[in-house]
Amino acid sequence: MLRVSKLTDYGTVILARMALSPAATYSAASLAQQVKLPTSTVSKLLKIMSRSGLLDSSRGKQGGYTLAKPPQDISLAEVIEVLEGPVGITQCSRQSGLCQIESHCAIRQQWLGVNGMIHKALQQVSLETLLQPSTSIGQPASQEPSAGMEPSVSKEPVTLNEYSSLNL
Amino acid sequence: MLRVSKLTDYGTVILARMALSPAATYSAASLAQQVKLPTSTVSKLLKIMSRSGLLDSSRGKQGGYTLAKPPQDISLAEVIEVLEGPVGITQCSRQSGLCQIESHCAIRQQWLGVNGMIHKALQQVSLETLLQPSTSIGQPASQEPSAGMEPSVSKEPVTLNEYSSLNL
DNA sequence: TCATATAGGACTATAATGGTACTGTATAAA
DNA sequence: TTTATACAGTACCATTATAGTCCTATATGA
Repeated sequence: MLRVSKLTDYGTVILARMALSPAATYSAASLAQQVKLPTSTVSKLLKIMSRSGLLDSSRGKQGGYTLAKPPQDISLAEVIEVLEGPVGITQCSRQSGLCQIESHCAIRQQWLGVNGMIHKALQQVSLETLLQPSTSIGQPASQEPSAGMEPSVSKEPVTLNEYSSLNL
Repeated sequence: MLRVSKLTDYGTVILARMALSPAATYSAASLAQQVKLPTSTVSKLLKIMSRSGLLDSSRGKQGGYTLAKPPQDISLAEVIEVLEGPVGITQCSRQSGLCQIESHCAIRQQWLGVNGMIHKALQQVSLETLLQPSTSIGQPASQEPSAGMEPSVSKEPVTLNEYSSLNL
């Protein structure tokens, strides 16, 4: 139904919490307490994200998890891919050969294009972006951006408000 | 897993087929044959889309389904909403009160913003857009009249290629 | 050593999805 | 009026995906 899984959602909540102190080490238990989710669930997510390189981990006393990269370098696209596989708006966007009508589908390529658009959008929202207090997405920005401008990619922090002015 | 359901996908395939002759009336059986999908499945989809106003229907001999609006006025967002409910990238984007941490979630508003971005993107892709032969979203244009899956591009009015230049 | 904390699976219950079948109703044409 | 056609509505079930939990193993610092 065109949505990320609840666990992915939780994953972003956890990462956003960690991004508040990007260099700190967090145990699964303490994080669970902070985001008010069951420890078992938080632990499961942390393990997956650690395994895939999004987090560093250390065992034993004083152990825990740390962001492997600065918050501005971790995108929603990356988190989603780690927790639920490649972003694919249609089945054939993720893997070809599964859909029975793929070979004569008139609009597969166009769906792939839509997929690319969404993926690109998710790539440009970072953990840092998530923590911005701005909320007025979808409302016209005060300043009209120049048409066809190239957005800053991961170099400059981009707020969601800026996206709302991109006419998408 | 951030994807539309297979049935939604099929729905767009059916609608795109109908959009080739926007004023024509199609029976479920004939459409099923044309898009090479089971009649029962196609019929199910047509009924849903008809009930929700996307299609007009008539019974009896010579009956069938017709697009209720011109192809350029039917967007992917509309089709998705008809077939799987409101676009909600997170659970709380569709309906509030379901997520246990909603009340103290630090990033809910930002997810709502992402949701709005995606929704807006889907609103701007119409059936007409889907039928454009352009395919290489996010890639440089090239011209090719191939029948295969190689990217081909035209300079038609509103193509997905143009979206790919919208910085999303 | 021992308490702590992660690593890696296994497991179960629930929900969503995909696909099909069946009964009912309206309509055009013979 | 009869009949074949085609949509309307809904129920059903098999499969898959998701969410959540639990258990054992391993590493580490005090």
